[in-house]
Amino acid sequence: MESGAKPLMRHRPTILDVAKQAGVSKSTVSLVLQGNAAVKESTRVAVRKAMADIGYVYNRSAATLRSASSGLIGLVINDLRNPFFTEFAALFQMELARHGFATVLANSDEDPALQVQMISSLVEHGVSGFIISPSYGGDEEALAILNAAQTPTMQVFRSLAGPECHHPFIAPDYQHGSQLAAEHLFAKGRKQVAFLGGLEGRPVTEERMSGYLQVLKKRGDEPIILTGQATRTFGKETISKLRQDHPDVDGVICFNDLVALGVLSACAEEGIAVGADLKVVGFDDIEDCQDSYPPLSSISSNIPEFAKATAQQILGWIKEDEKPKPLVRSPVELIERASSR
Amino acid sequence: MESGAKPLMRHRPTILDVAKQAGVSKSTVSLVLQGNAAVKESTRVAVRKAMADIGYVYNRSAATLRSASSGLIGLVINDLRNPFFTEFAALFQMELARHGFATVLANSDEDPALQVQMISSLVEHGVSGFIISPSYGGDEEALAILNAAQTPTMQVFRSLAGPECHHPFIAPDYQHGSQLAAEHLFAKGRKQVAFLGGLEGRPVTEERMSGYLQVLKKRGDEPIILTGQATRTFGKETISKLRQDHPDVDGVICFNDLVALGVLSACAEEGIAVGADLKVVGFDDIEDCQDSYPPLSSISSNIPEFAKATAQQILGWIKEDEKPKPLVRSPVELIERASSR
DNA sequence: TGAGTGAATTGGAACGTTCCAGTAAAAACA
DNA sequence: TGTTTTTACTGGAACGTTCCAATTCACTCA
Repeated sequence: MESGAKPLMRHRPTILDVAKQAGVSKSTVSLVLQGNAAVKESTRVAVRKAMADIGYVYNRSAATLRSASSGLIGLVINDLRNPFFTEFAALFQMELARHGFATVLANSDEDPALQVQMISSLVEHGVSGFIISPSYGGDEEALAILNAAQTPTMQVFRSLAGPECHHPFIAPDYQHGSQLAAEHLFAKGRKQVAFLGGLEGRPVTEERMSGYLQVLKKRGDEPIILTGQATRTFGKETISKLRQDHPDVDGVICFNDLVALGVLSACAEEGIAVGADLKVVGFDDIEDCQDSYPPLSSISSNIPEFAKATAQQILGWIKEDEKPKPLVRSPVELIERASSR
Repeated sequence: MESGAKPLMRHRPTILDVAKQAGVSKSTVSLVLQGNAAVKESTRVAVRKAMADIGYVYNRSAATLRSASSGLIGLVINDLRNPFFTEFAALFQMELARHGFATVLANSDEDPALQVQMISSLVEHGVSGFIISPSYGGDEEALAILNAAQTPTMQVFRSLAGPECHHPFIAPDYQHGSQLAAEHLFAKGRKQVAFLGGLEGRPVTEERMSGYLQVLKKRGDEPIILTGQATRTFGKETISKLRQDHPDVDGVICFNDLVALGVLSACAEEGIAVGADLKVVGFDDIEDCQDSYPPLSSISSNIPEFAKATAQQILGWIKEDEKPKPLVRSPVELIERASSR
């Protein structure tokens, strides 16, 4: 029972309103929205103008429902508080935005149960693709959901384990990285090099250790390894224990930069001259490495490139249906700074 | 013209399939999904079982289209690489997830143009709420979009400027923070205290400076201020300049922890004894403060509490239509560590 | 027994897009 | 000139939910 013309409309304008305003059909408006080339330039302009005039906002939910593609990518990260992952997340998000995709972020916080919850939620939201750096544990359940969703899924940095896991995996060549680090330290005249940090038994730890082990084996040396949490605190607390048990250690490779920065800070405290008495190399080359004292040598995975490559691969998969290679190892590089010079 | 029963269905199951399986109507299934109390326990169980049996996945796009509520919250952050913001983002995301909301993340990277693009994209996705820590500049355009969207919007840490800006603003009490820092340093016997870092003319800088200025004024001292980027590098490069121009400075308040950590690292390099020769206090109390050398005193905004409070306020606004107070200053606290002890 | 009540369930109409098959007009060709 | 091809556009039917008004059913009570 609408009485007369209402100057103010109650609902958000839809393509129907735009169509009326521009004097075309809703289908034409839809074509304009999709950038279809079959639309004459003049009508395209008219439609765009009509949109601007009435303040039209595209409703993606409707589009998603109809077209079954959401323009959303789910990013599940095991530890968002680690600057390494944050940097990746930020760069990845920006690269996606450049291609018109939005990023839904989820921090699984190393908790498998939370991880399952996050993945389910993202599936419900109809994400067009998944990037996941998994938390360890509960792999089967996570995989079951991911497989059922039939959504393009890529694993980064870490990989879920299981016979049902066919999702492409892209990660820096950690093994080569630790090999570089070990060779570098010995080239600098080190006699005894230890490896510090990383939880035992985890794939990443194994990989980051393997290059080191390889080099030591070739030299006929006994490896010195102290595993543990990949945190600053671990690095800080463990260095004295290391020096006590192995007083001749003059070189350290750390599982990641956080551990290495912890070591640096402990050395500053105890008056150990990093770079001279003890040379230190970290892993990941996070921003802090440049400004620590002394600046920290690190194995860089070139995160900007890595993030960009990952974004392009998932987009290629989604848009052109080009499934990425099952396993890619991206190159790493030793960034030499004062801590090992 | 379906011929016989198909054992495998081509499409994802919908509530209709669930309804058939459970022997109820789609409406009942919908009620179960919404947790409506009017559904008998026995049917609720039956429906849940049917869902599990056929592998039903909720389609939020459809729900969003119909109900105009997406369960998505947009989080727009000016600099995701700053660990302070990252910590907030991670905690905020987890708190939301606990209430069934997903977080769409966008890094505006201090770029107003990017910020506008991000906000538009989020509006299209129908986010039910916005949390924004704005990049400076281009405020009018961003505000225009936000206002047009009529979506609950809260500003955190920073605020957009403009007569059209009525969005609630919640931020730590920075002024009180710098006052605490200044009082603390003088209580520790400091004679000359300087303020370091923060871009000139920005509201956050003004606020983080004002408590310091206030204390100096009361003492009748001349303020010593060096503004600039809020980065480690700035802190590192500026400390020597400061000591040169003002050799008697024995206390420093830094715009944020990054600047302070830069200072610490420069002091380590130059052999200045932090804690004795020079006492340093930072701002934000990021995780790194605990493990730096020496551990860094800092003004804590209690980010876990802050993130939780923000999440609850935006949810309250969305669910119960309780608009938060226009301006909230959350309490801050001085965390005293060795750098000022 | 019949009316009245409340609890539990239901079918149909939305929501705003995209997709599809089709049409009208213009252009190209024989 | 008539036929085909091409170009630009169109109307209706989906997509999978939620919402609403309506209906059924089992009770209670006079």
